[in-house]
Amino acid sequence: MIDQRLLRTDLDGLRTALTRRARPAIIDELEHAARLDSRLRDITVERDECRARVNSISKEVGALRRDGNVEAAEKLQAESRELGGREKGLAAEHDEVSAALHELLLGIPNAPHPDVPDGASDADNPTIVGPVATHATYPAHQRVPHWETAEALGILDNERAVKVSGAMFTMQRGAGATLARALCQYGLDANADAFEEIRAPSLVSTATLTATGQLPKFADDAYAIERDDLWAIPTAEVPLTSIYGDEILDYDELPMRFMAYSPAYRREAGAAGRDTRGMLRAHEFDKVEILALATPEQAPDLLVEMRNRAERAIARLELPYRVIEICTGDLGQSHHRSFDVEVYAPGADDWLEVSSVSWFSDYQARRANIRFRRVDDDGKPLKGTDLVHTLNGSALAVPRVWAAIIENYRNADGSVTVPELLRPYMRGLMRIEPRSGPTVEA
RNA sequence: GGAACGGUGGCAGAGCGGACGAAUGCACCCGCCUUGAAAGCGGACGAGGUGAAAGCCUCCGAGGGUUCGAAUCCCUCCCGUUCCGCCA
Repeated sequence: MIDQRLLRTDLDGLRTALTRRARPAIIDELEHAARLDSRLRDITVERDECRARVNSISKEVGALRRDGNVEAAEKLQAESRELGGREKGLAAEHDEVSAALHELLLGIPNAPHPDVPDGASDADNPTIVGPVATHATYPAHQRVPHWETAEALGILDNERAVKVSGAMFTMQRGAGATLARALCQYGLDANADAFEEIRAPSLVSTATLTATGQLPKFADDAYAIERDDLWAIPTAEVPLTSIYGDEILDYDELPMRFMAYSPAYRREAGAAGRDTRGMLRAHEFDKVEILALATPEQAPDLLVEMRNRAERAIARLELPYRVIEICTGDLGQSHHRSFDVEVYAPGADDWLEVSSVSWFSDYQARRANIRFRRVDDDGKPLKGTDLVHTLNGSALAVPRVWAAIIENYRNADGSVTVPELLRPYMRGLMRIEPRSGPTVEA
């Protein structure tokens, strides 16, 4: 959520920043919010004056009754009753305007960081790092889509996944299942030097899903368990961000760093019929997420560090990749600045997004109410609190890396070499051969 | 799922219709004392909104109600603890 105070202290600045997102409707909402805020303030002042009067009368009544002056007390009570009626009306109006404003504010996206490049859509995202791989540079035996290779090897059985759960669910078998789990373990191990591992709930409350920005605007993208008022998480970012919700952190605890493996559930409401084959897009997938709570001063360096970690995880698997920066027109609702890591899949002939690392400034922290207390030069806590900044990124998104490995490591005979780094996680398996069943090398 | 008891400041815990944003203890912070520390003594000590400031307003799980006035009384909901049931 954007800072409500800015609506009156720096509306022009907000307007300028949000205009860069290239969506005029946002500006209309912003102007509307500013008008509501101004009205709310007038009503609040009037209501509070009313309340102050009632409070002071009540004190007087108490004093008068103790002194036995019943007559004077009753006279004041009558006045207070009248004021009370007026207060009630004003309070109702206040609540109404306040709720409308809050609703509006929840839908207004974060302001992009000044360094975010301008652009209208994902076509304008500049490439920061990486070669330009082309289909033609790959030998024919690598230009086979992973779903064909994997099905032939018996390690992917989406047909039966569909039987069990429906379209856009996947199922890995044998070495394919082991590979998926190995990638999780690899992703965690690669970040264990600096991040605390968390095993968080995968079902969360409405408040928790609102804190990170998925609700209320993107309710259609999430799986809801209505009977129990719970939601299936679309990423571990959701529970991790809210761990310290409604808390005030000590300065020297920051930055706090967490990592988690979790399943991720997405309805993919707008994507029906897209990427339906193989492992490119599914309603449920595994992911390792890294996340930090930081001071505003720490955030920029952390963004770089986390981006490097995401990049290195792919680089060490020796997969062709590139890093792109997300331009203003493609920046997510809650994002202040973002980078994506994409891996090249020669079979699908496509760049697959395998990580998105983002800085949210205080946008999520305001919704989740995560604050910290600054300290002076001697380390003494100062009065007042500030909102933390949140950052997170996928350390490793399993299915697309899985797909990229199957395609990039495919041999001419149709087998797939296991990347060396992953062998310890796969009981030493060096090659996935066309057979299902046990995955221990003879 | 059934029953009982609870939800108050960083923690523990009083308060049960008026002087309560809230006793007291612990923790934390600032002084004094001390070579240093501990102990002791004195002081400060929740968060948010609004205002130049004084001040004013809000918050005792959430929402409603009663009252001139609610942490305190009533209703609804949520959450927790314990016991029983069930269960990996």
